[in-house]
Amino acid sequence: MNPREYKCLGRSDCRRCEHRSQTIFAEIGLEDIDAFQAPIDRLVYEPGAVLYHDGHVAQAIQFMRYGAVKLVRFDAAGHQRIVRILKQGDVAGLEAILSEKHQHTAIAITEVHTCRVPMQHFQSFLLQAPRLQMRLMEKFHQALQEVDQWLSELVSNTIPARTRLARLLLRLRIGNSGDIHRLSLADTGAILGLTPETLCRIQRELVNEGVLLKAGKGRAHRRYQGDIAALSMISQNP
Amino acid sequence: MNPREYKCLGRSDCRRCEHRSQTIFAEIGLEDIDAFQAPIDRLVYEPGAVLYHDGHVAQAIQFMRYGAVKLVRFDAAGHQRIVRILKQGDVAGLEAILSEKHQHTAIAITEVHTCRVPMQHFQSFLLQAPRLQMRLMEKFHQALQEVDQWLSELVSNTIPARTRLARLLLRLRIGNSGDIHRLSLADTGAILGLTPETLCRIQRELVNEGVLLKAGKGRAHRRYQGDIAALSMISQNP
DNA sequence: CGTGTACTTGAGTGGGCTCAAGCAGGGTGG
DNA sequence: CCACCCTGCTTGAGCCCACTCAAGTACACG
Repeated sequence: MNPREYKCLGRSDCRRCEHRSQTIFAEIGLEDIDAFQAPIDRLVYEPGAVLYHDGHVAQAIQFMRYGAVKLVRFDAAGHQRIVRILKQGDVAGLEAILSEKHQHTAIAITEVHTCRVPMQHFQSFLLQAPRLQMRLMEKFHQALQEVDQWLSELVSNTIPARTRLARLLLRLRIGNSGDIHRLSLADTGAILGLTPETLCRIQRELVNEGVLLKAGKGRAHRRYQGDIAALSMISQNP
Repeated sequence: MNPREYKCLGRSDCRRCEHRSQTIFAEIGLEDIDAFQAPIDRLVYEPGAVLYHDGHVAQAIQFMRYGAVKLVRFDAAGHQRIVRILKQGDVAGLEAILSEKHQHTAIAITEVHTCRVPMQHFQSFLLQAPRLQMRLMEKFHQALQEVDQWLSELVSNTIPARTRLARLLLRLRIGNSGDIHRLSLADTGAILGLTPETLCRIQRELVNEGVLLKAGKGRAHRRYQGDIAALSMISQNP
């Protein structure tokens, strides 16, 4: 990790953490966490910052407190392919628990807040806490479900690009509102397997039809306001 | 599960199992397995038989002893999409451990042999055996790795179909020989997101170029003999 | 206010789809 | 053992969606 790419806000106090119920530590007693005695730091990343690199030995795992991270792989030609998106509650570096080295590069899309736990400490804690293992297994399970859905709904060449984009947009909704995270064209393309030009044209269509409305200024607040009902219609088009 | 679709060979004797070192029970002591006392049956499926259906409540998990199984999802139009292929050593029904219901339909591609463990027994055993949890986590990890590779190498629209087919064929090698499992055109298409017609044309090219040679008679023995070096070249073409 | 990155727009091409037939081969039943 | 049938494969013609290449534009950030 490049020191210039993140800021450290100092040690976390897990006892006062308002997110603990959403983490894998949810069912672990406070006394056990105290006994853990790991140096857990709170980090902040800027958009575009790298949390870890493909192929590097994993030094730590990080709990997503806020923001969105893309997990990417690069092909021989250097083109990126996004295989997953991490959001609040997910675990960055999960796969490295069982494989030593990272298998993707993790890049912040928005501003990102995490809690970093050194791998050594986490590994030893893991051996002592069966409930923690179950929670981790659930995280793996969630990740599998997400990738399965990507495969079955998002990346089929045989489904029109417009339909697939609608499905992706519905997955990028913020809560239950009509607000939708607006990724860069390149990122959207790296998910759907389309070129930026094609996406630009399709999105222009949707804007012209009134289905999408550009909103939010600045790279930290890019978003669409979307007509969810209309997008749902489009997403069901075979 | 439809009773007509599989044959039961009777109870397994785990103590004499020649595959135990490859299963998730590898590090579990024999005395623990004896104490387990689960009714574990050995099953055989014909090609095309269904191991379990999407959406059904999981009754059991099954350990793959032999053969290949496709995990498929069906879209609204009824078209299948293959999200994973299970081989010897994999666990069928893995995801249902954490979600009650199955999330794919599992269909035998070749003749398939499994050991079936009722879900109830397995769940209770799981709570008592931390090492078993770690082994299961490894299975989840393997599944994630496979799907990640599918996403990054196999399904990109921007990569020519010929290249992607070569990559898939290399993944379907039998051991280290030049022999390659020959899936149906429809199945290959359900993996790569291509139509059978397109695949037929590309495969004809490869046969004409001497890269592939059709071999094996009967649905149980379909295979290609492939020129691995040539396929590797083609698979690297961006 | 300058600079760079990301987005936009156009014209032209081509890869893979669609639709429509014909073919093979192996499994089934007589 | 043979004939049938049915599924899966093959081949062709034509089209269309999305890619490529090439400019030009807007916007965000310093």
